[in-house]
Amino acid sequence: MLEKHYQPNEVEDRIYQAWLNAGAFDSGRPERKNAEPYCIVIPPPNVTGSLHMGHALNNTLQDILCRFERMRGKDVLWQVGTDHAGIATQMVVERQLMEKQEHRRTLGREKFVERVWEWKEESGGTIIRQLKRLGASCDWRRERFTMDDGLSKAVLEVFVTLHKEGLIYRDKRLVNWDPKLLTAISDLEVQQVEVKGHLWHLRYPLEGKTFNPEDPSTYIVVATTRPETMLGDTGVAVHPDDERYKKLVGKNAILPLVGRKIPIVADEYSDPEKGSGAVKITPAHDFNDFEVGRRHKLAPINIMSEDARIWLDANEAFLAGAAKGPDLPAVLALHAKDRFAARKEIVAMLDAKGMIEKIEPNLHTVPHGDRSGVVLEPRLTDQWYVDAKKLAVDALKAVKDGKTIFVPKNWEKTYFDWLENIQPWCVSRQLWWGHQIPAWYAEDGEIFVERTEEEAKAAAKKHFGRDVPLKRDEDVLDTWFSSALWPFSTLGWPDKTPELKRYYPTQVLVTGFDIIFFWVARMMMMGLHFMKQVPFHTVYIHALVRDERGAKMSKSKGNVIDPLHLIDDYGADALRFTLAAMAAQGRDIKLSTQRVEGYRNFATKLWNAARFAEMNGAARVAFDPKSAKETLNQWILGEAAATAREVTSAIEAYKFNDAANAVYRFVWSVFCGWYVELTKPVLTGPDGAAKNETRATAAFVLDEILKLLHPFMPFLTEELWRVTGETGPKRETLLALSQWPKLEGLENEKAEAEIGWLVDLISAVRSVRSEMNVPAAQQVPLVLVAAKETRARAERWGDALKRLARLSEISFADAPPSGSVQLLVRGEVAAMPLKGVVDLAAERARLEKELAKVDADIERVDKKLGNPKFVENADEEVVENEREKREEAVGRRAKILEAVERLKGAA
RNA sequence: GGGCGGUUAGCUCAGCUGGUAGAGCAUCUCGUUUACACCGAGAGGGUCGGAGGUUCGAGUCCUUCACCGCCCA
Repeated sequence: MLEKHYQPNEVEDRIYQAWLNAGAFDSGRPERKNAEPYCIVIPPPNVTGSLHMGHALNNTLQDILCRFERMRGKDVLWQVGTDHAGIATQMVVERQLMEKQEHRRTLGREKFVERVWEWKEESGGTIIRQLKRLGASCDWRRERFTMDDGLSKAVLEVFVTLHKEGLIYRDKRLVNWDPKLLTAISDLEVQQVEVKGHLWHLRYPLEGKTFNPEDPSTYIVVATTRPETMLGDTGVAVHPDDERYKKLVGKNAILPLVGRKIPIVADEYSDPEKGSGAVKITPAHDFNDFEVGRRHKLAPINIMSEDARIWLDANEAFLAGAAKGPDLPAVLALHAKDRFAARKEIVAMLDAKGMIEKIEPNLHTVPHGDRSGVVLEPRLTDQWYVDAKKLAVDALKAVKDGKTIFVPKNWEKTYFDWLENIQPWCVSRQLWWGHQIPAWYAEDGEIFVERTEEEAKAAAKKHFGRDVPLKRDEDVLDTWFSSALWPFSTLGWPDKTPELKRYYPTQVLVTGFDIIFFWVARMMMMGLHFMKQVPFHTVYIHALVRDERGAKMSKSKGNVIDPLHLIDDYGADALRFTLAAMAAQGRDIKLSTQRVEGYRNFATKLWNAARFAEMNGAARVAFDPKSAKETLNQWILGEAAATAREVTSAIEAYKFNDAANAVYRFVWSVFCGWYVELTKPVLTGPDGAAKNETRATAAFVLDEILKLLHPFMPFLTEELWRVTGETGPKRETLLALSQWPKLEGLENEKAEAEIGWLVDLISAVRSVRSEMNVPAAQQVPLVLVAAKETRARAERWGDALKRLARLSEISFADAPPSGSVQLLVRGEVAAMPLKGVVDLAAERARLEKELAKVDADIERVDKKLGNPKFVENADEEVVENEREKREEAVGRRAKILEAVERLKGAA
């Protein structure tokens, strides 16, 4: 006998183990050898990560798809794994070292990487374990990690190939430099943060004039938000059309404090509306300035060290142009000072000389590292770049041609915009944890990019004609470089594995919009380039999960809801169902625990329906639903069929919320609300064919419910499948491997007409009882003024009617008795002789209210039908519909009027 | 500045190609009916952000404005 409540925490582990033991999630199961393959690759979570709500949603949706397709008989591979998260992981391990007063540099690269692997083995499995708690049906045997041998081989292959094709190259450019982590990062890892800063207007003396703060003709004013960079200035730019400065173009300014002569150039980059209209040009420390410098041959002078301190000692480029004037010692004293400290000092020095015209408050966006959180510095370095522009061509075309579609479609635009404006992708990182770049340098700087050191040596020998010492590039590749290969590297590429052949291209990628650039676009580029086919046919972009007030969840705001806590409190199924039910396309999810609680109740509801079945002997038997004779059973089977159809097409269309709501409604309102109630008289009545059939039907429909609900609530349904499997025919498989409902041909209009009438009648009586304040405990008689067919129905459903509408007796008459309350059910009158029981004045009021409603209806319809343009233009169907509506309303009106008359007679 | 999305019942949200507004939760009333109070029955509650327009007909299409959110520069 089942308990009254479903206890998720007593069930979930056991059920999950049962799935694993049965190999339920294994791809390539022998009996599915000829089945259609269905593959989803998981967006690999960061190995340092733990499950947050975004993961919970993302993986719930993938699991729904996988379980659904698995039940539809496909050979499903949900490819799981994690990425090595270069920066994040290195930071974690460095922090651990710091606690032991160790540093990676003292440890050395090899030892350090060993430590990272140790950490990974011990702690890297957190999120994987958490995915299991969520119920994810991944093929765990195939779990991959981006640093695995196989995947590393793929990375090597791709890097070397792209290099030989000229699509990867080394270049000296400005990069986004993280002065805390001491590495370059890509554009996408930069967070633009709006910051309240200042705009300093600096006076740069003109060459050949004696600087006089009182005389503007002796200087030019430039505006800057980063005054400390002035040490590296090599020019001043003004707009070519700016009349104020026209005569200065071609002349020189003298860089304050430093004394360097810097030319004034005309360049459109300078915005006459902004600041003073003149800008200082620091090519080594600003992306725009770099371009201006390139156009005007202004040399970049780097004045900062890698950790963003001022660097002047032995800085030849800086010293070359500096005048040995009186200011120089003070300037040189800035060496090794932090950039922000130096800023203050420089501003003070300039101020003392009258070289600051004004300081304005200024709101501007400042680039920050998304991992370190510190202000980034553009830095001139040698890095490796992927020629993304070339790779983007096919990636763009594939989506434009519909080879890959976005759901919802509007995300295409985001994808297009980014790819159309794509910049070279900086893929080298100054880290130790990651795929070390397969490039070897000879002493003269010649580069050999090969798969192995041996091949590099051979290439060098060929080049130089002799053996030369080579040094391998110290840097590693961006983690996203290896992630971009995920859809095929996990399947065994570059080897020609059977899995690769069978499962590539994958079916769908499920992810959040924030990852379109990082991942989707790059997977498209790499997949198309190396596999010649798109990596997936569909990209389903889901919402962001926010807190109940709509704020993005973040640790610093403290509004994070931990999915694992919700699982502890309400069960994984309740959480999953909540996420699915709220996953409407194109809208963020505002999650409230109240909602989760509601779906926990839903789980209990179903649990109790199963309990009811158990208590009433509704056990599984061999049963053909098409053989059902009882109207009620035909009806519920028809409803189940309609629901199955609805759920199926909703999941197919990625409308998870529609699918969830359809099962919810069917289970709670239709099955539990009506079917179970209506079966009670039969199930508690005498034994016989009807009882047997009803028991069989109830068990059958319950089975179908378990199937339909399984993708959403796998634990509960699998447990009930097990329990209900204890009696009756032996279960052939676990629910997870059972067959998705096939209920075609069970719709039954006649059954719908009968049960629909019954439902309407009961609802109408209940409504009147409540409105008339008839005490719940009081049973009242019902008189039906009805046609033969209705009488027969009423006779068939007498017991159920009496029970559910709380009736004392049901009789039939040709006219309603006087003094009775009358209601209309599907065009016929049902009367409740309540004279003396209720206040008939209240009944009159009720009738008048209804009359007013009908009149309004008729009026509205008449207005439409009276409009010749409507009758002319509208679809015939619509017009006909209106006519029917009118007819029905007029009939209703007559009946109500009759009832009013009769009431008068009674009074 | 460019782009995207949102504004529908007290709250959270559905509402496909235009045909008289729905759900869950919350609220109120009633209920010890033999699955379930994590329940059952009933009820109230919306000029669909504002203003124009297209149309016989607009929550749904177009224009515009306002506010909110996100992405990119």
